[in-house]
Amino acid sequence: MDLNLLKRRGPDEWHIAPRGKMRVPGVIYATEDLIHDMDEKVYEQVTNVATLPGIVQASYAMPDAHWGYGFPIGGVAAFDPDLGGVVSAGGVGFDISCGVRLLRTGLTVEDLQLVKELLAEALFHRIPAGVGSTGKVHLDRYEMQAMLAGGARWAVGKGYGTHEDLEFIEEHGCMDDAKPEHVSDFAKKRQQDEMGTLGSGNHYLEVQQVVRLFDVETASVFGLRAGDVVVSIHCGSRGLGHQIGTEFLKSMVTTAARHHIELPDRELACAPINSEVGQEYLGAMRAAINCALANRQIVTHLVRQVFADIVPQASLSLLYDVSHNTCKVEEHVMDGIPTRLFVHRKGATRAFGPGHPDLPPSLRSVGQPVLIGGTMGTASYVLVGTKESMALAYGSACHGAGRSMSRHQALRQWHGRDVVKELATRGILIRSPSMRGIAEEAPGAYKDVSEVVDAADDASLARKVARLEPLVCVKG
DNA sequence: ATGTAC
Repeated sequence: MDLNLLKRRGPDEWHIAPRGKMRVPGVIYATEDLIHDMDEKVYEQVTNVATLPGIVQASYAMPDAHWGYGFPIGGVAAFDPDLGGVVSAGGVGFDISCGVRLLRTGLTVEDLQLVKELLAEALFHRIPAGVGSTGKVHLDRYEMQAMLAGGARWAVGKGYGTHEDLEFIEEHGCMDDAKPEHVSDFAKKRQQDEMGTLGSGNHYLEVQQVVRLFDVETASVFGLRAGDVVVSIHCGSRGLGHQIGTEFLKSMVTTAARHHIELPDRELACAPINSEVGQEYLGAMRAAINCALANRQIVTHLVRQVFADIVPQASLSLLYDVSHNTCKVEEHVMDGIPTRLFVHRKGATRAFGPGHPDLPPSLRSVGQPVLIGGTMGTASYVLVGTKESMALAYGSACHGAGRSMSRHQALRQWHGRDVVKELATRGILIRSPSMRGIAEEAPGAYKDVSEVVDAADDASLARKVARLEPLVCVKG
């Protein structure tokens, strides 16, 4: 990206002054190097989002931002319904409520020494991964309805995981105001055999070791010590979320003119929050959030079964589950006045600071765990929400490394088999149904996750707590 | 992300 397009406001904060039809400025959080390498499309998309009705404060991009559908991935934007604010399917993303959860295992790296290979095989065989993967959970119409209304709470009721888990999931495991009746029969049909599966793309299940602590005190509250083994699960709402996104995107395109919304880009299709389409989308999207929460809850149950078989002394407890593709109603202080906003986070993690009432009591004093997934060959990070973050981008941070290369480019540059071999020499075991997927997801196709995380930390979006490195990765 | 293009 051309640095001349931006005005530097701080070491990691860049502004785009409103011009043309922009209603608010654009703000990108990144280091100079990250900005330099960032796709020019991010600039274009951040400014496009700034033109949408009812947007408040600014159109934001996180340090991992890259080109997405309409909105950038790594984008955050909030809309005020009382100012004609909109909700946008492309502002949430197709994989609704895609997210990461992190489990402690009570094990150290030494405990896995002899069983790592066995564990990799067992996880690969027990947790379905890949395009169109299906699992052993099959939902009839009644159960589908219950799942879409109940989320992880429904899953726990069915015997997947524990009530204690629910406390450490956003929304306590169940998104209120989900409207399963606004999810099409086709979307439900696509999902009926896909519960408890990872899917494809950047989704994974990873066994990781804690290699470094940056904030020992917070790490201790999170129950993390150097040398600990943890498990990260990254997946979303599978076919159901994608189908909802596709269908509502279409209806938002066709109703835009009726709502007097001018779109600089068809991909920004949106509807007023206070409109029929807007309300139906919100209801369906919340049902998809529940689908993703239930999905990660079932995968967790499967992972626990595998660990119980292979390392019975393990005890898997949930640190936190956080989504990074959502639109949520939140109260934020605008010019000193608490205001109800519809916050879109697309490829951006919620990062609420200490004291936030939505956090579980045991974490409230330190802040929300912010889970940032790397690539299969690089580190992941645990951060914590900051007080400052709430006034920056509504308490949001980056969600991962962010792609720096298209899938197509990556396919030309790498062979999946070579990537797996190279990682094996570094003690990282990769298991995947798709060697093509591995090539597309090669670590080299991503930005440097440490640089991205440092930028988020420097900008006070969130603060670094622990660095994790992969041991075993089941890749979708 | 995705029954990997509409």
